[in-house]
Amino acid sequence: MKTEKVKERIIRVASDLFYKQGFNSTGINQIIAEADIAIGSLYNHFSSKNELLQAYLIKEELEWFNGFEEHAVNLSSAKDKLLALVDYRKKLQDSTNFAGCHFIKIISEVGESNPAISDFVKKHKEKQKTLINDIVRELPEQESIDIDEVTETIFIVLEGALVISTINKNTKGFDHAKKIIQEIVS
Amino acid sequence: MKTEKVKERIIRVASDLFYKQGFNSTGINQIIAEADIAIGSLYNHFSSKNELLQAYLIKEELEWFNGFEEHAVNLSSAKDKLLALVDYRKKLQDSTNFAGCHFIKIISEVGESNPAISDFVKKHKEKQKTLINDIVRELPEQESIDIDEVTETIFIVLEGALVISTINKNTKGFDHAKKIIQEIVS
DNA sequence: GTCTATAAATAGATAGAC
DNA sequence: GTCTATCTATTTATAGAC
Repeated sequence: MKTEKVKERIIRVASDLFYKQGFNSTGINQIIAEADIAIGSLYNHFSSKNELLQAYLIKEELEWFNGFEEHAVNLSSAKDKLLALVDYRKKLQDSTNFAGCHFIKIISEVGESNPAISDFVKKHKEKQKTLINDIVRELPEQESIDIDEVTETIFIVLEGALVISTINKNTKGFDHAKKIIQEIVS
Repeated sequence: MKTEKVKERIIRVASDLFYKQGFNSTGINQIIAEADIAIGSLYNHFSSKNELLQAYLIKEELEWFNGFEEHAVNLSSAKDKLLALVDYRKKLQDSTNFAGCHFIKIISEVGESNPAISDFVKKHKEKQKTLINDIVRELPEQESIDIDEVTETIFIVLEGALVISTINKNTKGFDHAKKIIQEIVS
């Protein structure tokens, strides 16, 4: 592992705080304190707090997809991959103490006041749906299975399970989501 | 309609702003400006911004359940009521320009930093689930239908559809949710 | 490229007159 | 019960020394 550069440290510290406390509840002063740098250094690397927000979302998206690839690397069947997707999101929730989806969180905070951000989130969720769609296409051919319909169902159920998991601080929603998906792909 | 009192006007103005801009992005000064009152008057009715937040959530919960009752008042069959629930949430999204769920939004902002609020949201979602459960119990008896399982599925699908609707700014998710629920209860 | 000092605006909240 | 004036802290961001 190479040494973490200052810019990377800023993004890491800011990301943790944005995720755990919320974007608006995290001040520049707290970021520089926890990153142990001066404010002038921060503004040398990022021209505004909003630019830091964009770096945060780009990083989280990259880690999300890389994390899933790593999680599902040994699986060959489409069914196993879809169930692994449920497990992956469940695992993420467990390991973050049910802090929820980075992207839903930020949309809830900035809404339409920041079109660049809401656009990024929209595209991110489209990428997630495309990932599901690609796996569904690998399923063994069945009668009465519409690829796009099945994709949409799985996508909706996963988002629903995640939201409920975040509110209830447990993983029951994911267990039920797994049942639903199991019935669809069996 | 009786005259709106000052306290009611404060709650109404604050609610609109909290919902549209977010809680942290809405300042006391903006609230008093749009409510056309002095800051001293606000603090006469509410001892803190957090107290105003609680009044907001209580009001929105009341309106949510009253709104559904009104929306479904003429329906007698359980199936129609469940489909009306989808329509109701779809209608709410349409009429708010896809601003999303008040309760998911506030949880995303305050997270666990405000236990009273996250507790309120948790209980609110339990009430929504109980509403679904009560209707599912009225369904004509069928083999192979587990009331709690069906409740959980409908609950998850509705939450998922709403989140997706908020991100994509359309109602396609609800149309798909309706299909799923229709298959379950037919 | 990192630092300190500071600006300029706004935050939530209080005191006390009327 | 509503008002104005004000307090203190904090916000994001900039200037300029080193």
